[in-house]
Amino acid sequence: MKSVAATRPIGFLIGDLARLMRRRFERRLAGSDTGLTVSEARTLAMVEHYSGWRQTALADRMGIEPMTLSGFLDRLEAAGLVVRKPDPNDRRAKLITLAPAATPVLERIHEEMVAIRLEALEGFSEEDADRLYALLQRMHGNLCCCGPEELS
Amino acid sequence: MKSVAATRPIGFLIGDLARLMRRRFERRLAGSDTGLTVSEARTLAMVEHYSGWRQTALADRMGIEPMTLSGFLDRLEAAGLVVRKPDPNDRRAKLITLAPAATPVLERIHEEMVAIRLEALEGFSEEDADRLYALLQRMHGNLCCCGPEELS
DNA sequence: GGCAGATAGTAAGGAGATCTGATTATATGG
DNA sequence: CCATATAATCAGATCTCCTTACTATCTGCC
Repeated sequence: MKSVAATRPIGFLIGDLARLMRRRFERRLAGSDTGLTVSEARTLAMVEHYSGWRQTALADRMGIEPMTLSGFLDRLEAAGLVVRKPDPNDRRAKLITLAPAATPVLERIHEEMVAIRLEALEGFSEEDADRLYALLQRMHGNLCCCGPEELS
Repeated sequence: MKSVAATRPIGFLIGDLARLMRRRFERRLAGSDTGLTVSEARTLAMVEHYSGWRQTALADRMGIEPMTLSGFLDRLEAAGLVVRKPDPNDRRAKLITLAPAATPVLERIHEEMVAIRLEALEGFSEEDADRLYALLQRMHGNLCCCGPEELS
């Protein structure tokens, strides 16, 4: 477990890939007329998947701070794509759901995501893709919690 | 090649991983007294590897715009970690090399990179790590050039 | 019931990475 | 020797994300 590290650090490789994919996704979103940024699109897709969750839970699931999510939701709500409704059980909390106008936008987003996936995994067998995916998720599991918070 | 896409888009997974690793690397760099940001550290590591290259070539290799690199080099040069010397064959160009002061800083950077790699790949066999690395690099090859520049 | 402390959301502000477009100096081909 | 291309940089913008502090509300305990 050292041969690989010498070639190019895994963190930089992942960072490069993220930059490349983000760039493509940005251009595609600009090409569609969604008017969304990458993170807004991601947020919308998360709201679709976790409809009715409160913001804190959603932010946690997304791995970002509640305040960061709040900004994205502000813009999505202003665009009429999501709705914040008060939690009947807790007046502090708001439950996030999709607005009807989100449907066609999400369709475009899904199309673009599929396209990028095809580009990124071109030439991959289904097994390769599955293996890659499994390895990435293991890595995510290693990193997502229990972070180095004792550093501060 | 569709089962995986339904779970979580590969682009967002890569983006999440990049965010997680960047965060850890940031904290570690702050913990060391390098005073560098993640991108500056990456730039320094690239200069180490591609010593004597001109900025355009370096930016190209790093997958960023020359102007972006220029900013990082400004700060690294101000910190006395790299040197810009004029290319004797082309007075427009500058060749980037390490300054002597970079040596201990690079050592710290390498240590932190190794630590992050260990965290990220904890529990991975060497074969898994190699496989992951190979798959990621294939993906990088698919994306790094021939991008969707016809979109604009 | 009523307060102490936790929790949900947000306002304010900032840092970092990255881009685009314009500018200057230099090189190079015809 | 000029037209065009290239190397680096200036100016300015966007996007993502964070920290800190504040308000409203909830919950457990006396």
